[in-house]
Amino acid sequence: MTREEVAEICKAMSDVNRLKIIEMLTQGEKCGCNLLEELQVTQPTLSHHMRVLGDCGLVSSRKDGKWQHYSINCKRFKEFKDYVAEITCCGNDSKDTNLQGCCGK
Amino acid sequence: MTREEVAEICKAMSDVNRLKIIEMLTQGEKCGCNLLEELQVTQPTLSHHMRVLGDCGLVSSRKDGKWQHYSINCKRFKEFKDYVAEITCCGNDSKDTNLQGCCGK
DNA sequence: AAAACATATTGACACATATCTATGTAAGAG
DNA sequence: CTCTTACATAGATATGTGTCAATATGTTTT
Repeated sequence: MTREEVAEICKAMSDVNRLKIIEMLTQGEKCGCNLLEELQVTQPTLSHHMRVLGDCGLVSSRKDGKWQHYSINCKRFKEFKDYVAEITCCGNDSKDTNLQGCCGK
Repeated sequence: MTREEVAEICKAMSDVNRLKIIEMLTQGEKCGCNLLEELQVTQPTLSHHMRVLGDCGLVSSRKDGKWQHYSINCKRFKEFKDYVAEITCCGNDSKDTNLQGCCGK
């Protein structure tokens, strides 16, 4: 995963409503109308957010009649997690308390 | 960590230059002038980026004479990782190939 | 066919942001 | 004290973004 892709994913995750959507999809596939019930936005705004989440690859969609079902793309998400996991402070030898829970120190 | 804080961190990580800075800090503490050498931006622009990274808590700084030393705040970063780690597709029972590397399936 | 429902698209607007130039501040070197 | 170096701040500008109202598209129901 390139740095540009990571940046795009982070941008998609930088909105509170989209984070809420991602959290809801953690519980399983949901259609737009289900998501809309839980968010204080209009339908076009939700549609915009789903496009952003889809464009960066975090969310997949499946059409079923008039419903659009959304789910987390776990493979893509794992690639993102792998990038994040490599960010540590292990090269840092400062003496403060930043190191808790990191690098085995 | 609140959803708002996660969104703020993601926004900070949604810029390619800032991601590059974070990657550099993974190798250890660095001063602004070191970072400036590796980026194609002016000094005020770097200063702006360091402020964004500091405001969301991802990066700590330490002043030493005329130098400002930056390092990753590992404690804060771990909180972010913990949030990201909880996002899965485990509640998803779709039959596609999204599940690779996730949920032990 | 007509009505109702789920979703997408368009256009507008207020606000945020990445970047630069110019300038200020603070610390060390001569 | 003056000059240089490292960094921050202010102001300007172009571009991006979250939101909504209005409208369009496609699907199911009546």
